[in-house]
Order: sequence, then structure tokens, then C-alpha cells
Amino acid sequence: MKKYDPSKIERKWQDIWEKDGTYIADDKSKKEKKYVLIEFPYPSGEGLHMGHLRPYVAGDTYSRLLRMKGYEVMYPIGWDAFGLPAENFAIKKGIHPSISTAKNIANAKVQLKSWGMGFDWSREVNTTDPNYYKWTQWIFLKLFKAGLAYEAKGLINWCPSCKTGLANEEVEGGICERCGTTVEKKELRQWYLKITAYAEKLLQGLKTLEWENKIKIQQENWIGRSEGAEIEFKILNSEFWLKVFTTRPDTLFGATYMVVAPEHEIVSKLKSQISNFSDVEKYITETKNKSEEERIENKEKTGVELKGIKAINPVNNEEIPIFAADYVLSGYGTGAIMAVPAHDERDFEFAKKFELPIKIVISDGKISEPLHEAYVGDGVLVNSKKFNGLSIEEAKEKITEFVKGKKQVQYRLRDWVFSRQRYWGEPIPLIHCEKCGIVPVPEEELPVTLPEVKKYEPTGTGESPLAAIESWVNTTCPKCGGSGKRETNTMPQWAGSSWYYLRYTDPKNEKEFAGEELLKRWLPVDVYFGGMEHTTLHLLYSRFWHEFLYDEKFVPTPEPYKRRIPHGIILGADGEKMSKSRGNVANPDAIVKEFGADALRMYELFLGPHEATVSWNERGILGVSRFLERVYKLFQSKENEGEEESMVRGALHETIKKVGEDIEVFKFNTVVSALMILLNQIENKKISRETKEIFLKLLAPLTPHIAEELWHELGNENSIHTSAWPVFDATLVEKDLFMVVVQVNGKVRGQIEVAKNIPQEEMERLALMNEKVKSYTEGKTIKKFIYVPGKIINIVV
RNA sequence: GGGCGAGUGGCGGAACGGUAGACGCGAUGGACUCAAAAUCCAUUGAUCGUAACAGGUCGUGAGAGUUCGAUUCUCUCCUCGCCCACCA
Repeated sequence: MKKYDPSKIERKWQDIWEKDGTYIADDKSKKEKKYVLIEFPYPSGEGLHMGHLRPYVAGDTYSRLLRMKGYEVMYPIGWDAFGLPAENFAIKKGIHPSISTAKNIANAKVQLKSWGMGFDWSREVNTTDPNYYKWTQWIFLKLFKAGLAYEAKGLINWCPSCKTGLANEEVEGGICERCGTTVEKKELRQWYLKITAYAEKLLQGLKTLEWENKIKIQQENWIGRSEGAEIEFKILNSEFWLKVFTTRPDTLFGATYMVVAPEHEIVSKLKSQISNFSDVEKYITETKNKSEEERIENKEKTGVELKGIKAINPVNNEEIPIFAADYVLSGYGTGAIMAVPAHDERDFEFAKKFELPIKIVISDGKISEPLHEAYVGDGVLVNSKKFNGLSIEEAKEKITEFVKGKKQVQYRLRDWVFSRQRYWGEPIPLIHCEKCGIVPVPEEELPVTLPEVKKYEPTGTGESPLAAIESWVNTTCPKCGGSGKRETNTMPQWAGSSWYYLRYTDPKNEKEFAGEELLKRWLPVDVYFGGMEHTTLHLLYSRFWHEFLYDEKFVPTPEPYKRRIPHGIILGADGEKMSKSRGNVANPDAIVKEFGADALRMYELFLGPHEATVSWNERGILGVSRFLERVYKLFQSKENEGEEESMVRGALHETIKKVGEDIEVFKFNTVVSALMILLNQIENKKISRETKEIFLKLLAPLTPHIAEELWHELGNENSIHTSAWPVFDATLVEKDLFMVVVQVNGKVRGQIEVAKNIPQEEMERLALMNEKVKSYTEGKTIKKFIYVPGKIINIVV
């Protein structure tokens, strides 16, 4: 008898599927489409790892099921190939990033194929291909022309190790999300994308999406909408007004001082009037040298009064002092606040430290002076003259109106710092002309390709290595024909991935980023598998680009991704994050070699719920490997073929139901166990040929190779992966006899086998007759029966 | 500090408010073998109990509540994980 040998069968079918184009999505098919997407990988020198496996196997299993259910499925793949590792490798070895990237892609392709991934390779895209990034640049120009890309000087996050500016989203707790280095603040001229202009749309759009709540909440919090008012305070003896944003205009009578961020312009503008300017300057230098980390660690309030100047509270004309303090952030609101220590925790803390007056203006009638902490609860206005007695909500309106403030909405979201001072990225297609200013490269001249350089090394000065290539930098201005200089910054990692799913619909189009018909055919992405770590990065950025393209009428749907399915991370066997230094890395390729791709895939699905963090247990794979061997053995025997018992059919149809339903809700782990249960039930029984075929179909989405192999051994000529998914027969699943559990006062006391439609009175009689039940009911009065047909009967005594 | 989520055998984990621990790993005993591995069969939550059956009790982080019945719903608390973090 033949033995199960995955190394023999897997490669064979992978070649046949490729040759037959089994997984190529048909643009013209009449079938209903399903667009299943995974985050395309970065082709690193290390190859793909366990982390990639999780979403890819899930997406593959899901798309195989949909294909069998009769949908035209697109499950594409490509390469997010710009980025630092290739560039760092180039710096070290002097090999051009495009060469190492090509090599890594070839390598990763072999891996994906060996895992049995049913990708549509005919749609493969590569973000570093000039034919691709031509359109990335084209979209950038559209943004630029719409006024959504601008150049500005500002304090930005700077990674001293990557030697480039970073977006707000790329800094996690003061640390560069790429390399783990502490991020510095640096004053630099940078390109920004005005994502804040889309804050409201990004927020509203979320409501239309079938995403899990936790992802929506995370994006909502990141965008951070708050409603309030902008109020102006006059500065005494000066022309200046200090604007503040507040969500609590109702507490204006309690504003006993003001605070500006250390970077606020007023400090330098009113320099001559600030009597203690040297102290102020000293404080500002100190805070500048503090890293984000230090600020987070030490939250004790610091600050310095701007002596010599006072502000006037517009609601009561009181003169109040102004401070500079780093607890006020320059990037949010106006960079200045009115401080109401009685009703704001931070202001309270600051006021305590600097012994400033704390004035209660909202009271619930219970609080009394002196306050021990800020009162942020509900109440009515007090100490607020004619506004006394108003509710907070009423007072917000009335006081804003009274001081001629205006209602305003603020977002926490910051504009996207879009330029990088590195080589391996899309050149920003703009030309600086002395006469005409910033001029976009004409569309017909795209792409602006990356020039060859001798040194990839980032300069660290805030200039990209491209700046050194004079022949590239110096060009003519497309507008006036005079001399111009190219923009030398490149785009961030996230540019190419912000629209790649659009390109998949029409990857070879040379006239447009994708044709209208095909975009209509495939959009939106029905299900997008990916990690939580991209929630406030790629997922936010690409929604922004998509919403912009929708407004410009280039895409047919307002949102790109209908559903997003997050996954948990895979830890090492020790429950720690997989890392080489820990030595707990499980290598998927080694596992394929030892157990086969089918076992790898099935075990990965079996590990635990898709969204849960799971640990890779080396031993566990033996279980699914044994299962596959038993399946193989079952099909080698001809003796077991024959008339089957109804129990076999019942079990089969129950499993058809379970597998189909659970894959559709991404409960892969219970799918695996359902298949194991089925095998346990039919293994030593007579089974029909039809049952054998159905069993293989149930396996096909999870373990495509063994299913295909055995399918063909049964004599089938077509691929199992394009065969029709079995339909379960509800009448076969329903049994005629049920085991009804008998409880007395909620405790299980016995079981009775009864017919399906037994009337309740009969059931009650039978239950009471049961010997064991009798011993618990004897001599007691029966209060009532609760009967759940086919399940349980509870006797309350 | 805020938000979200999770706590179930030795381990990974199952359970529309209805027999808690499916399925798998591991372990123990047995069969096969000269022996081992592989494979197959049986047992496997704790505890009391019995010569052996039988049977009982307790058990889903802790405590309360709703219910005939709670791992599941509500409240309080504890622990862990992830995300955000002086956002006015």
C-alpha cells in the first residue's frame, strides 16, 4: 500500500495548478465576484516567516471555499518592495536595491508556491516597478493639484538611526516603529499630505464598514474628534490676541491663567515685553532637549510664567497670567489653552504646583472648597454671574456666543509627513523653479525614475542621497523652460501600499492606474485579512487615498475595504515573540519539508481562534500530520466502499454544514476539529464513493494538495478546487431519536432516548418514570416542568 | 491614567442561556516487536466512594445578582495582553 508522502504529491499539484491557471480570476465571468485580499509582503532577505502564514492561509482557505461555492474569486499577490532593509543592504554590500529585491522576490515566490497558496499570479504587482510607481506618483500629483500636498517647515519626528523624518503614525511611544530607536524632534522642511482634511470623512466612512468594533474604535481614537469653541483672549497693552481651543467654554469664568506651548509664536513676538525672558528661554531649551520618552516618564508639570504680560479673560475682563509649559502641545488646537484648574485635572495639578487660584464654576451642590482634585463631573454653573444655574450644555452655547467665540471641531489626527530622506522610495515628482515656484512634473513625463547613485547612505542632514546626483537634480522647469531642480525627497513606505489593491484589478494597464470597468467589476475588496498593527498606518492611509480618489471620481466606491479580518500573532513555543536571539523561531519551510504544506496549513488553522494570540507548539503538528496520514490510508483501501449506515450520512452532512458555516465566519480551528471528528466516525465503517468525494471537498480549502491527489485517484479529471461545494441535506442531519437530558432542579440525573416529536406530557411521564429521577423526586411536590424539545427536560421540585 | 479584549484540565483549546472540558497534544496501561520507533486499542478535571461496578460532591480568575438552569447575561473586584497616552 502507498504511504502518504507530501513531498511527492505537493510539488506535482503546485505545478499543475500553475500550468492550468486554476486560480486566475476571470474579469469577464458572469459569476458574482469576491475580492479577497491579504497585505502584500515586503520581500525581505530573510524570506517570509510564520507571521505571514497566518493571514495568507486564512485568506487562501476562505477564497478556496468561495470559489467552490460558485463565486468568481480574485485572490491576488504582489510585493511592497520599497523600504529600508533593501537600502541598508545596499549600503552594506553595495548591491543595488533593485537587484537584491528581485532576488528576494524570486525566493519568496518559491515559498508561497510551496505553501500551496492559490494566488492569481497573473496580477502580480511590484511597488518598485517604474510601471507601477508611475501611478503612485500620478496619484501624488492629483493630491498636489487638489491642494492636499504641501511643503512646510515644522518640528517633526526624526529617527536618528534611519536618518529620516517620520509620520506621527510611525512613532510608537516615542520609538521608531521600524528600528526601535528613540525618536527626536527636528525642525525640517518636509512634504505633508493633508490627511486632516479627510478626518471627518474617515470618521463617517467607518460607520458604513463591516469591520470589527475594536478596529473602528482604534481608528476613531486616532482621529480623535472633539467639539468645542475657539475663543480669543486679548493680551494687555499689546496688539496680540491669544487664541485657544476649548471643549469647555462653560467653565470660562474659572479660567484663572493661560498656558502656551513652549514653541508658541507669542514667546518670540512679545520677547521685549517679557521681563524674565532669559528664564523663559532656558525653559524652552530644556524642554526641547527632552525626548518624547522622558516626557512620558516624568509627567510632573513644569513651566515658567511669562512675566510682564497678562491676558484678559473676555468673559469678566479679569487680568490673568500667562505661562509657557510643555503640557500644552504645539501641534494640537492653537497651541495655547485657557486653564481652568477647578475642572481640569492637568490644570489643577499645575495650579497646585504654581499656587494659582482655583475657582469652582461648576457644582453638583456637594463639592466644596478647597478642592482636593479637579471636579470634572456634571452640575450647574456657579460663580458665573448671569450664567449661574445654567446646565453645562446650555452654558457652552451661551458663553461662546457671549464672548464672540466660534464653535469648532478639532482632531487629534496630524497631517501625514510624507517625505523621506532616503534613496529607496518613489521620487516625489515635483520641480523647484526659482521663477515659477513648485511645478509638478507633467503627467506624460511620469514616471520620474530613481537615478543610479554611488552612495545610498543617508546623509543625515535632512537631504536625501538623491541630492548629490547633480545630473538628475538639475532639470528644466516644465512651465517656463528655465532651470529647475528636482525634489530630492522620496515617498514613505506607505505610498505604494495605499493603492495596490486598485492595481490588481487591472495590473497591466498603461493608460490608467486601472480601467473604470475593471474597478467597477472588482471593488470593493470584500474581505481584507491583516494585522492589527496596521490599523492606524496602512489601513488609515489607504482609506484616505481611496476617499480622495472617490471624490475625484477615479474609483467607484467610497471605501476600499468592506470587511477587515484581523488576526492574532503567532508566538514561539515559549509564549514569547519569535526572535532569532531567543531561538524560538519556527520556520515554515522546514515544517513543509518535514510534514508537508498541508500539515503546516492545517495546523496553523488548528492553533486557536484566528484573532487570538497563539503559541506555536512543535508537538502539535503531529496531530494533524497523523490525521492526514489516516485520511490517505482511508482512501487507499477499496474494501471500505459500500452501502453506508444512516449514521455515516448524518455525520457527513452535519460536517458539510459545520465546515461551510465556520469557514465563512473565520472559525478555522473548529473546522479542523469537525473534520477530525468526521474521520473518527467513518474510519472503520462502510462508506460510499459519494461520501468519499464529499469528504475530500470538505478538506480541499484547508489541505489543497492531498484533497486534489485523492480526488484524482478516485478517477476525477477536473480539479477539486473548481468543483462544486456540497450542499448539506437538513433532513439527514436531523435525527429521529434524541437523547433528552433529564434534570431535577437543574442537575443532570439521567438521559432518555425519545422520538423526535414526542408530546410534552409524554416526555414528562417518561422523565418521572426514570429510576434515578424517581429517587430525587420521590416524596416531593413537583412545581413545574421545563421542556426544551430534543434537548433537555428540567423538573423543578 | 484612558480604551479594547481575555482569564476553562498538565498544555493548545470546544461549548445558539440547556449533559462543561468537543478536537488535538501530552501522560498512563495494553497489543504488535528480539527490542525500539511508528501504528492500533483503552484510560485520562479534582475529590469522596466501592472488592469491582454503581454512585455522590466540587469544579470555567474572586464575589454578588438575574434565571428552572449561567463558561455564556448584569454589577463589583483581581490578574494578564494589546492599543493610546499631558489632545485642552
